[in-house]
Amino acid sequence: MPDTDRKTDLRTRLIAAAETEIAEKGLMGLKARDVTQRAGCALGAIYNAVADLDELVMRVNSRTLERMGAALAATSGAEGPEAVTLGLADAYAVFALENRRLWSALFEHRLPEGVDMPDWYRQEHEVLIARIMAPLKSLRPDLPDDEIRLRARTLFGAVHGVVHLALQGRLVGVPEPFLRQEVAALVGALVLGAKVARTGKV
Amino acid sequence: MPDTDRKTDLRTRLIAAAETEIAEKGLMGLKARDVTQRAGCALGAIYNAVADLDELVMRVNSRTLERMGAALAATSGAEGPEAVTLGLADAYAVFALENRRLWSALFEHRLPEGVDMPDWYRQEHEVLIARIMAPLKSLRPDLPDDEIRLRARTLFGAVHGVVHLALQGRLVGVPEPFLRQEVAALVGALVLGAKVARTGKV
DNA sequence: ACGTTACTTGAACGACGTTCAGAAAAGAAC
DNA sequence: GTTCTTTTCTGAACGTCGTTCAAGTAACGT
Repeated sequence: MPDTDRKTDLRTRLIAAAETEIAEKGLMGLKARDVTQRAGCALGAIYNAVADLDELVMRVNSRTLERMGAALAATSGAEGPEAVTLGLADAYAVFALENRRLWSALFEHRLPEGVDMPDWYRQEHEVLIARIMAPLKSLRPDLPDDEIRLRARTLFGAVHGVVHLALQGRLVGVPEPFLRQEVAALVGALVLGAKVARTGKV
Repeated sequence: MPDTDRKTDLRTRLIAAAETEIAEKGLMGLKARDVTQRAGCALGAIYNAVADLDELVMRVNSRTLERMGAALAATSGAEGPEAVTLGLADAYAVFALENRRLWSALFEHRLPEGVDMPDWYRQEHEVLIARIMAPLKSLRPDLPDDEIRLRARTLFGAVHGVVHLALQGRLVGVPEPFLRQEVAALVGALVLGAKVARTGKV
């Protein structure tokens, strides 16, 4: 297959179009007809580039995850595990605030029941966990890696939950202006908890 | 309006039908035609009982919230604020595990952008927060109510986030068998953090 | 019994994601 | 350049969905 760029080109254009559509109208506002019009191709062309709209969303989410990873990496002015963990959580909150709709799409998107995420998609999420594991490992060098991973997931879940609730003002939302300081308080308490659990003192 | 029961009856039947539909097939599997068939009425009858499908979902969610409130209330074998808080979080995790789809519907449901939740719906959520505020208030009697409410929301968000991630195995999920103990660890650390912040020692 | 109001019905509508037969373009072979 | 083959592209058409509405039916007041 020589000219493989044409197919890839259209794919790239479609993903970019879907990305700006989601950024402007939210995941629910993403329509096949709008995306193809923005990408400058026919309606059916989607299904040459990609299996269906779900995959298109996952490609967009993949890009968002990549940008988020870069944003988290940019915080590594490391002055100790507590500060690193706090920095990661804060960067997560800031990224969510600055990329509301694309960030929301990461979690609002659901594939039909029964079918589960492709591996390439799942793996991209593991990178996030690895980044959290590192500082936790220095906080709790006594724990095995499996348990560190579990704690990293819990920490991520907790921070994500607070940010998630704040950003949609829905249910019981943390008021947005306080979000960063609440995240900081949350992470501070968790890090403190980890230290006390190991050393037995504050 | 004399015979107001007929209208209410249909409403009740529709909400019940929608509830079992969601419990069986998930929120995404809820279809107007299936609900009306199960409720034994015509397709258009939905719009006599309720404004649209979104309201029907909110009515179901309202019932779920009520049941969750009852489940949380059933844990009040109070032996101190730490135990109460832990009991609430654990009951939340257990309720989510035992009511997966209905619990998921509480958070997966989104109304179209711009329109926001009716007040009767929003208020039902505040009850949850009030329940969390009580034990926090005894842990930190030095804080004003506003700040207690903020902490309660953060605590709720954190616990919810961990449970949410675990239950859909999606992204980075806490393995389900460990969920309850991870929630316990999370709440333990947060409660410890609260105590240390006030007393200055462990 | 009749008129009026309220409810109920299901065919029809428009929007959506997806498909597919045919058109168009690109590549290979001469 | 011409022809044949293969790949890509197109947009009308299909099935499903939530929602509407004119027509039908039941309930109530007098």
